[in-house]
Amino acid sequence: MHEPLFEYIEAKSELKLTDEERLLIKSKFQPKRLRKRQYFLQEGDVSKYVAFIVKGSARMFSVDDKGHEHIIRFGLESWWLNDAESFISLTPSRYNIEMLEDSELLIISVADAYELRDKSRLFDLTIKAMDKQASMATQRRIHAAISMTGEERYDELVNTYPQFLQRFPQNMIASYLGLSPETLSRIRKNLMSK
Amino acid sequence: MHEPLFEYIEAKSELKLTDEERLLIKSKFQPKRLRKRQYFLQEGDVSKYVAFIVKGSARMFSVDDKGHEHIIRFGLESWWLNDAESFISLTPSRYNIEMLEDSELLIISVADAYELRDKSRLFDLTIKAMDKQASMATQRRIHAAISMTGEERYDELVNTYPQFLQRFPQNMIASYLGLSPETLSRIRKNLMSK
DNA sequence: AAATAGCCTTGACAAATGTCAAGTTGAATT
DNA sequence: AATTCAACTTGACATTTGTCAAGGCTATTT
Repeated sequence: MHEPLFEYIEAKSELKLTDEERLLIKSKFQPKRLRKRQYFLQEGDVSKYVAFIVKGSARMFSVDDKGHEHIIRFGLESWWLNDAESFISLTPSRYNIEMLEDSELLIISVADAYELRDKSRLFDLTIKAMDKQASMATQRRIHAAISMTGEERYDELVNTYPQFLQRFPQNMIASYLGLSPETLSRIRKNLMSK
Repeated sequence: MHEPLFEYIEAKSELKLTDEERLLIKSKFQPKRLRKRQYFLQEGDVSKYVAFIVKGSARMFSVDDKGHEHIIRFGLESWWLNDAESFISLTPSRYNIEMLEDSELLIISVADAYELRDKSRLFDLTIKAMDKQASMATQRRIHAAISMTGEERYDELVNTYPQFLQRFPQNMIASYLGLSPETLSRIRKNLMSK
């Protein structure tokens, strides 16, 4: 069950885990199964756990005054799930995290995550590498959001995350891009004839 | 000259620097003055340095096909300047970083930054705290960009970064919000009569 | 003091995107 | 097999935002 996490850590840190470290990490990460449509986090709750996705997928989204949902980000195998804002500041979350497929997660508490970073250099290096990757990705996304048209943002998504098209329905892709489902449908129709 | 950086590190890490650490940090961070309109980073260059802003302000922006500029982010006193994407992957930057006022910076190279994180626990803690803060801020910004109208995004900016209105011209605020200067002007006019 | 350049505003119009309603399709459920 | 439901598409129209052009204000430069 924990094997994918070990592989992830060794890949990110570019180092090999010792048996001792494996045991330590295993003792902190607890397996959890969630079925499709179950919630990992609900709006108003405090995000006390981070989850590593072993298998499955999820979306993090907000709901606005008009009841419309806006997808902040998706999660897939070997990605992490949590609301950074709530997790870090321990305040109630404005977001929901819902599984989109039957999923297997490995979850760790806030306190244990800090402790593990202190105790395991490899884990600390892994989180640093993940932070870097995340900051690059979010910078790109902000750039796309403020400077590109809907069509350009869709183009970039097709090139950057082609898996999304296989795993997520089109109306959710639209929400992720900040577009209505109708507009994305028309953009795709338009691209066909090019 | 390095005092604001020391204060920043002690505030973020919630620990006191030893004289030894101060000397180490001082030896790695090199003072640099840039005047208004000078560039800290130009599109196509590789971002090899990070800068801590002691005094002054800056903007990071891209230029699109039509010659329009899009401001990804601003920098003010005790903020950091660099292109995460270029700095981390050592690839040519798509962005420019231009000083908006005469400024005093403390700059550190990629290699020295990694070395310093290894050698100084306080510095490492500081960067972790900064990463956390940055991930919260970018998550909020993405949420705003994909789910709010121009007026709502301006409202949020007024509440979150009121300093921006004092330090940066309105056309740059518009660019930061992903709006044309004309649209922001009309949004403000509209808000006046409410 | 005059000239210049940057910034902001406004109007008229164009383009992009959203909203609402209807209809289709295909998968999931009964 | 029939039913239900979710996802996608399309048309008509509304709203938001962008574009272009002009004019005014202010600070800086000459």
